[in-house]
Amino acid sequence: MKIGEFANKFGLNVSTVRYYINNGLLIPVKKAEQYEFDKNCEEDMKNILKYKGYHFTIEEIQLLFFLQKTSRFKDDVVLGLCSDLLEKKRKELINEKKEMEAHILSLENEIEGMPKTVSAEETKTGIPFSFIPYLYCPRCRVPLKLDSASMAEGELLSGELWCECGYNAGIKEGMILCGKHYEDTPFKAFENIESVMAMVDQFSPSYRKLIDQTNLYMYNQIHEELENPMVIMTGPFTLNFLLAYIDKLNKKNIYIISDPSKKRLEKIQAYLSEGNYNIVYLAGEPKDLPIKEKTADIFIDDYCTVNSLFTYNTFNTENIAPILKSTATITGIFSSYTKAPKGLINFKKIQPEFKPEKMTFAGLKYGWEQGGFGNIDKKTTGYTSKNEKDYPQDVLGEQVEVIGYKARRGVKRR
Amino acid sequence: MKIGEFANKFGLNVSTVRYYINNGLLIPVKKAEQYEFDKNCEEDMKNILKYKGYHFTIEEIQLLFFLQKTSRFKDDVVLGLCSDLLEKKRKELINEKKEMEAHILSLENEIEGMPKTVSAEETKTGIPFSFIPYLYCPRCRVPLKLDSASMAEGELLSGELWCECGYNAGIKEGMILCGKHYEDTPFKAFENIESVMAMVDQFSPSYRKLIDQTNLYMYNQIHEELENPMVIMTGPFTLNFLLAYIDKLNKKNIYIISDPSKKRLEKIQAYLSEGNYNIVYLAGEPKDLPIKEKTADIFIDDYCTVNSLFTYNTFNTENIAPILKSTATITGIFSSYTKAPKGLINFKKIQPEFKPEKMTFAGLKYGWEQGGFGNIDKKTTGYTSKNEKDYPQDVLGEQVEVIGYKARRGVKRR
DNA sequence: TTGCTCCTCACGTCACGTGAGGTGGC
DNA sequence: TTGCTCCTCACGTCACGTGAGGTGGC
Repeated sequence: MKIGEFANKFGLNVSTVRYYINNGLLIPVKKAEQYEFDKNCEEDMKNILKYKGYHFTIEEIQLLFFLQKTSRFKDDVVLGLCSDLLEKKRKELINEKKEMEAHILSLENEIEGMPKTVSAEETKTGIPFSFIPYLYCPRCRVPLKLDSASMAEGELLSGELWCECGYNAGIKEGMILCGKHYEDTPFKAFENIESVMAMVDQFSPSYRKLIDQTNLYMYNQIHEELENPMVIMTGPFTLNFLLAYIDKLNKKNIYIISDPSKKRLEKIQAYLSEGNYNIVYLAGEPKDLPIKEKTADIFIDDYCTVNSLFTYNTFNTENIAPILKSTATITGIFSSYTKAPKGLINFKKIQPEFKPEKMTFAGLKYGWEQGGFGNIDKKTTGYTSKNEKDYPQDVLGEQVEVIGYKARRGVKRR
Repeated sequence: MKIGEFANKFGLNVSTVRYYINNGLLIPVKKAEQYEFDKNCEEDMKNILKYKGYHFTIEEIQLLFFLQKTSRFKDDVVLGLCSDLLEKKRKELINEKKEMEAHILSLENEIEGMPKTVSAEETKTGIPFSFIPYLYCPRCRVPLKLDSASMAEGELLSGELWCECGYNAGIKEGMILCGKHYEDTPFKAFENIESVMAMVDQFSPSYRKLIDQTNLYMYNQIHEELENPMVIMTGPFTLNFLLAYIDKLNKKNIYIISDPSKKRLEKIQAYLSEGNYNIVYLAGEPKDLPIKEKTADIFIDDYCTVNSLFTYNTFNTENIAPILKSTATITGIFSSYTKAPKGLINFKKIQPEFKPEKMTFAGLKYGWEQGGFGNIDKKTTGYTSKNEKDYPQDVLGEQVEVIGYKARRGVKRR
């Protein structure tokens, strides 16, 4: 019998059989440079599988085979060693079995205790009362007036914001709906784009790991400054960062979360509804946000792929910069193709107006510099593997660099 | 809490904790270039250990953590994925448990079925009747006479061999005791030298593996020639080869096994007592063996360390060569130091008369050439690891080359 | 001749462990 | 200052799996 048939007979990979040959567990005879497997080999193979079932290592099986084949227990010392080995494994196996039984029980309890379906309790939170003074007309740069306000526990749930120039915005269910906003995301490239599932469905595990590490980097950039409560502005798609780190940040921070799509914002609102965070949800375009200049202490942004990089096709730095204080810190994550951007070309086929040459880290940096934030530190977290597809539009052999960065006003000192 | 204390708390290696950090399962904050572990890390660590108990891979735990931490099951899709993962593992675990139970049962049966002690049944075999014509006076080169012979089933169990010149040798319990032989091994360097346990106790597993592979090489050198029954002469210490391969060779072969020590021969006799092989046991010195010239078709030898290389301090080729037919094949195994022979120097301390510079493969080759066997093929099976001690007298950093060789009469043709 | 299996050898994988070389706090 | 722990980075380990490049039988 040749190696293919032999491996097949035992449901093994040919390379496994070769491994056993190379380790002296199987001794097929070589005929014309090919191994020939006989009855003895089959017996040996059955014993290998048996001993592997007993959780013996290859080296231990080598020893057992040596003892059994060459000695046939002719020696009391040999017999003793052999039975000691078996006895020891028996005890180990029984212990492993007991542990496994305990784990199964614990696992079954855990499954039992899981919620069968997500409760639809929508404990909407409103606009923090303390933020009202920062609501400014985006055209006239004066405070907005508030009518028909309904409040609960110091939070604004609904009302009408207006300016004498004619600008107005409604507050409904704790969300500010600006003049120009959309019901749904205007740029829909992928199905699950607003869910955390996107990261599970569409990103490779190694890419997710890089994102996690970069989120930690971002947290480290801002956590030192969190002694006093801050106003934190976030770009779209920072949901994953917020969900991971909002509990570690100061409870009294105020978060401004804006997105053109009302539906996306509602999703985020649902995810963040527990925990009683002070969040201002703004449904509106970045160039039209009713916030006073120099309000935010920190800006957090997320330019990972399958999100704003591809869907919004712009950095919006010119709209964000005026809202940031002069002492503000910016930190963010950025994913950038380093090798053969065929994936970007594929993406252009779906989204023809997308300009990959514009959406580079250099482009983002230029944007922040134009906004006055020239003091930029960039840190590469890592590169994705060239043998994995990290995004749906990816091509094998391509590679993505995942970057964390922070920026301040001024020019970087050396 | 710093990393050392944290790892200790969970009974883990620091490198394991680092591995989890690098894979984003633990997120300690960095303070002054050192990780700081808090309550959250402890919770995460408990969950890692829990999930590892459920046999989740690191990548799966990453996914679970991501789903749980960032989503908190806010999504029915996410909740479904999470419970699917747990449910799948539950089924896998239960299957594994069932398999393990079957393996434990089988293992217990195997332990039950093992002999408690080695049966002392000494089914001694005698000298094959057909070999009597080859018993020659080592001095006069004439056939020996036989007196007081007692036979059973065509085998000679006892008797007296003598020559008119005065040479005589006794046959007792199927063994020929030549004029000059020893009760025990004259050169005792190690305790277990005659037992197969020596290979287990004193050789590293990787060295044993090389020996196994070289034994296979030797078998391949001779198995083609085994259509007709042969007379096979073996050097001392070939017991391991014989035990592994005697069943694959022609059942009608006659084996001549000689050793100066009667006790060693008795041990070998006990090991080979099953199987009814035709074996001539000769207790005597190589230069004094009562065998006719040009009798043996094959000579098998074993110059592995912890055996004749060290204990007999000579190759004996000049005594063996005359006994071999002109068409005879020689095959053997030879272990040779390739790096810094401190081990040999150590051995010289125990065995002062030992000459390492003489006991090289070149020396063995020269010996066979002197005996007319100049057609020699050498094949290196492999080298031992420099980080392992292969023999008791070994020193770290040393390396041994394990060689298989075959030889025929004449000079090698190219 | 073609297709299939076979061969060796090098390198990859997973979940760590080990060890070199170096910094920083107590 | 010394000893201890800590850091990163490279490489090792175990039991295979994968893939390149090549040979040989049916």
